Amino acid sequence: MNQEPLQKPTVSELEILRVLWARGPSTVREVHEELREKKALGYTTVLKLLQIMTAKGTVRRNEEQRAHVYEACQPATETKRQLVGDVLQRVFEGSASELMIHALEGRRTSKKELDELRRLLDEYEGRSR
Amino acid sequence: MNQEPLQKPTVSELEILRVLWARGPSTVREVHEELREKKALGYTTVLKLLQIMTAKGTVRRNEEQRAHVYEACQPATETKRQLVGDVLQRVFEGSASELMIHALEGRRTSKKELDELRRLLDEYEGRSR
DNA sequence: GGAGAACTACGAAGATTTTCGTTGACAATA
DNA sequence: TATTGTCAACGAAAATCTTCGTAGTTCTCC
Repeated sequence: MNQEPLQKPTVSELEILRVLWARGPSTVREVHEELREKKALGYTTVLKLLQIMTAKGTVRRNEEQRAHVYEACQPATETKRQLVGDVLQRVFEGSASELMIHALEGRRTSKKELDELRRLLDEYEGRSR
Repeated sequence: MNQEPLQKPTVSELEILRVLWARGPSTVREVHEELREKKALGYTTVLKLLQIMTAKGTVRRNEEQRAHVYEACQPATETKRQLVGDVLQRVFEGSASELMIHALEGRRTSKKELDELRRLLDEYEGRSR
């Protein structure tokens, strides 16, 4: 019933994952309070989502306490890679440069970030050789 | 009824947009034949999608011929920017470097593409000053 | 001018996602 | 221990997205 790691999170699921990534293992209440700052959402909505995600194997939970504690199964990095990889394929036919062009366009990017990007390229090149 | 440019295309709609971007203005039949190479899809499914997209203002059509000719309203670049911008916000909190890291990870990127990426950064920096 | 092919329009079934209300269990406390 | 608050489970409504069948129109060509 539990398929392996890959099941792309839906939009709502991602919102929850982001909270779990930022906070670490959390109860429904904690996730709910965090999310509520951005968006009106009922408590049971968050609970249901977490239950669905548990069924899908996206998160797991510790039931030792009455308030179950949820955490992501995959490290954030893995899921992010998957999400960006998906866009890379579906929108840019796998071209990282194309992705980059459109990510930079229509957006102010600081000198600092540009330097950081250059550093990444150097690092990547050094590593993969 | 027609909202302004912004209405994020769904997954299926994007598939169709990609065909329109590649082929330019096309009839339902043309889009269908093109898509069919990748995926089994009924003719009327494509037609329906295009009708929905017309209603949303994603595409417009020329009805002069019996077989209407559809084309994207927005240039590909605009829609791509929107799509990547969406991921940038929802997944990476707006950080282009984070996006980049995960785009490069778990993927072989050629020297050529890395150089192209550097060129893009220089170009962007030059332009935005 | 009638048969068949090519099209559009429409409605609707199915699948997936999002959102909650209700119920019943458990816990803290007055 | 009766009341009130917290929690998980469940079912299901509502919203979206995907897919296609059917019907009716127009065109082609024998």
